[in-house]
Amino acid sequence: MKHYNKQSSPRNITIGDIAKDLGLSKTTISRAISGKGRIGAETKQRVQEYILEHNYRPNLVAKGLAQSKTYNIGVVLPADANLTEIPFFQSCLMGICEAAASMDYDVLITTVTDDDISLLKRLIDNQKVDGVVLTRSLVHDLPAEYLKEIGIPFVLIGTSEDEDIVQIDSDHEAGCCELTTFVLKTGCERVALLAGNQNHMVNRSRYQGYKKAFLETDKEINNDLVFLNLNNNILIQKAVNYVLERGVDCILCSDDFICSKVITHLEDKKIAIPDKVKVASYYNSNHLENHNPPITALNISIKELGITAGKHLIKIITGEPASHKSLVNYEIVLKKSTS
Amino acid sequence: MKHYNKQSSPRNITIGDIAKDLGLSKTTISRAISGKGRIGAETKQRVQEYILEHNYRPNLVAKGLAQSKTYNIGVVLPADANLTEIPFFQSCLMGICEAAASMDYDVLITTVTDDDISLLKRLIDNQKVDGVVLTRSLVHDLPAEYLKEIGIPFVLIGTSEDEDIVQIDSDHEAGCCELTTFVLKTGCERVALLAGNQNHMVNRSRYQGYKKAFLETDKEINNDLVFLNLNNNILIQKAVNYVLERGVDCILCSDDFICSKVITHLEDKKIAIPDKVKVASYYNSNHLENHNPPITALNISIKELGITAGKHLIKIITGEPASHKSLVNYEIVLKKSTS
DNA sequence: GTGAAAGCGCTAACAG
DNA sequence: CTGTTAGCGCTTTCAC
Repeated sequence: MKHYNKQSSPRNITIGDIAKDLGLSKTTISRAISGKGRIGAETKQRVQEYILEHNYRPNLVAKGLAQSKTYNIGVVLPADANLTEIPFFQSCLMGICEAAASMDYDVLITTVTDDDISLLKRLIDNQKVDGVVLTRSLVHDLPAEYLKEIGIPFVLIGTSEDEDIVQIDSDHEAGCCELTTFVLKTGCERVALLAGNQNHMVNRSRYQGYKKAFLETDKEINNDLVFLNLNNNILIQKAVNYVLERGVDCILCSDDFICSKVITHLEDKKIAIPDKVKVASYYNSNHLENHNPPITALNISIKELGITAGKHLIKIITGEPASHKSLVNYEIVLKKSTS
Repeated sequence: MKHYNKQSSPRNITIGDIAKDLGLSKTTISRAISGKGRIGAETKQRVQEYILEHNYRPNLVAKGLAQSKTYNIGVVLPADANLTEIPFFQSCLMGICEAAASMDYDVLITTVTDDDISLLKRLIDNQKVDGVVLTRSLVHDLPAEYLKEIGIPFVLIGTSEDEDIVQIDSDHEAGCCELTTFVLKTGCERVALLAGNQNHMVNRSRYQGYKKAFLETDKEINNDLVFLNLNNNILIQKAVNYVLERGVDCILCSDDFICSKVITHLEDKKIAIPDKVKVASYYNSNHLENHNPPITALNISIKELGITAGKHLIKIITGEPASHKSLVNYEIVLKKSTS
């Protein structure tokens, strides 16, 4: 049994203590710290030395109360169990943390499900954050709608059709188009798309990119080889069987999860990649990297996405202008699976 | 370009507003809300109705300032890039969030590396949290040492030799021992251990469990088949080759990462699992679940670990007694890879 | 250039 | 049972 007591450690030094010690007023100390307002160079110097020497740390909670700020940003993570497996959100988070720390903000997290945003509401109601970053966008996006309505600063990692929303994303459509085009140009005629939940904006964008590639290369789209909303392994397996029956040169997967399942099924059926059928993924991850043969995929610096989002949000919070939409780079990594 | 302004929304209603409206004092309102102190049933009723009707939400920051509390707990995540791939920390986090939300706390996160805990220090210095949960334990654990020294409440998800530290973990040693014993009893004579960084407490415990199984079953430990600190793929590959040369019936892997590499190498060498060599992992994950054949492994509810840790920490913060060490269950999932 | 005083929204003695 | 008063630690007018 243990019982800690925070008070046991010596009370933290305050601005008042400094004022007393230095024979100055609290106001002056405050000014020396913030740099705001007129203050004598020498006085400022003295205060700063004192602070350094005594290792003074301002109480951000008090500062926040006085300024109606928290110096916290909230990050909303999806609580869906199966998404826990995706490292995407963790990488995002790392990026956001990095950005926040560099601008002296802290990161508070909360979770939502597709139809329950009560925890997010609680966070806002409790006035614990100055702004929010959303890490996923749905077609009908409850969190975004809610945040927009109450008018709190927020950014979206992902894409939305709502022009009012500040968005950070990679250009999925362009990337998928480019990758698809590459495949088409290597001579593949029958190119399948196995895509996930079309309720997720990102999967819609990928589908758009796929279609665009056919348009731009003047080829007929293989509509009988397109499968959307492949939300579970059984559907994926069925889709794989379908496209194999109908003759397919290359299978494009909208994400790494689908791709890893596809690969497994192909292996089970002893269908060689890329000899019998080529495979590529619109989203890379370590799931695929460990695979043999290596899988061609679209690569995005997810952490960069998080960093950009964090910086953007804090800019908005502090009233600086921020662009409506910003894109981070992607790259196509060609591997043996499409050669 | 956008420019949000939080102030544009009507200022939040305060305890003072309620007091004025109801012709009461702020104290009374405070009491009606907190339930502390004597207060008339009827008055309490009136206040609560008012609150409901006007959707009043107390400002936790102000409350915190008055009580020297933040109602936040900090979660320390390792920033090492390769760890981002491990869903462990995200699952932990989900559990901690769940526990925190249920006790009206919020979760603030920060990151550390093996030798840099400056971000954790910043979090503490800024007085943003009432306590901290550590999600990994090293043999020489900087965060734990730091937190102990400054005397802030914290719990460790993992195991430490320091009796003063409140620990939440599954019984790795027992689990690994059990799994190893099972393998030994299926008739395997030459049982290898391929283990990771011995700087991580968890890997030490696993090694202990492995050794214990031999002791308890009165078998000679296969020291020539034990490889520790397999921190990268090359080392793992070498180890696999070694044990194959020396003759091995079963390869035990200390975690899913090592195991997935081992499997890949075996596949490359066309060595059939379990026919030529059996394989099992001391730590399960989706990396392994998708594999064919399915891999025998130790299963832990990581989210449960997080929930327990969160609840424990908050208990400690609020001064309730909490057990020094609590274990969450594990289970051995037997699959085809050891049959 | 510096300080006094009020206030951010809430809690916590202490009275009555 | 309820109100008064004084803070929590910092910012911010407004004087001097």
